[in-house]
Amino acid sequence: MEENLRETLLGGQSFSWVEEDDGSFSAVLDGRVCRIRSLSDAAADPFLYDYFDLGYDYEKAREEIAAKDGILRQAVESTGLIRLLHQDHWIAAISFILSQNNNIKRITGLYRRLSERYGHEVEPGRFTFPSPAELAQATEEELRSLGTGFRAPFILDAVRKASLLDTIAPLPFDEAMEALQTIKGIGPKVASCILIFSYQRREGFPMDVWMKKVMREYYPGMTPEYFHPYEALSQQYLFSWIRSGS
DNA sequence: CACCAGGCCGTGC
DNA sequence: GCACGGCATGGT
Repeated sequence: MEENLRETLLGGQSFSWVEEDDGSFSAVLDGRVCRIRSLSDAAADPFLYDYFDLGYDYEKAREEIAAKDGILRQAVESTGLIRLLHQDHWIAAISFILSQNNNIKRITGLYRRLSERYGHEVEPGRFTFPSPAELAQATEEELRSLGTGFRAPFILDAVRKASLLDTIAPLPFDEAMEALQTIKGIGPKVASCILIFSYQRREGFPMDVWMKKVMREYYPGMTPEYFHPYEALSQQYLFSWIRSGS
């Protein structure tokens, strides 16, 4: 099955990537502009190899998910192959704080404006995402003026508690969830996204408005445990499927 | 005008 | 513990 890079990069896991006119994708990561046309471009780059989780067998996981039931088979076959990205903790934390009660297009715009205002330029017009120290220069008023709205104080709380992100990795899943939720603006859904998309915790199952609809309509009375051991990847396939019109 | 978007916070019970 | 209203902004 063919790789669906567009869904992996632009489907709500990350807000770092843009699609170029020539069909390639680019993002400022690791202090430089990364440009990708296909995954073969990433295989020889140690940072991107890890970022795209190339050591994991997504083809096998995809087949096992498809074999689970008819809904998952539809979701998997209509989407192509998608991966779970391994992103930076800080970038993921702020990205998903921005995501609450928001849509992917607007989240991407806010991410870019934060980068342009508080990050630094590595190529003309291309800016890094600001570090905690760089974002610490922001005031709540400035953040609101960029369009972050009620999320502005949450961003500042994350800045103050940024070092917490370095303590999460060794924790059991439930403790990691609780620890992340000590940052304002991080609840269960945002915490699970951060754990999946930057700590590679595949047992996460973010319940946003789309997934509540999936569970209500197709898995009534069931819990994410049903999808074990592919909770996160199953969720991502179902999310893509329902959002594209099921 | 209404309602929605990868929800969460504060309050009240 | 659970239910509820409020919340910035831009799109439909």
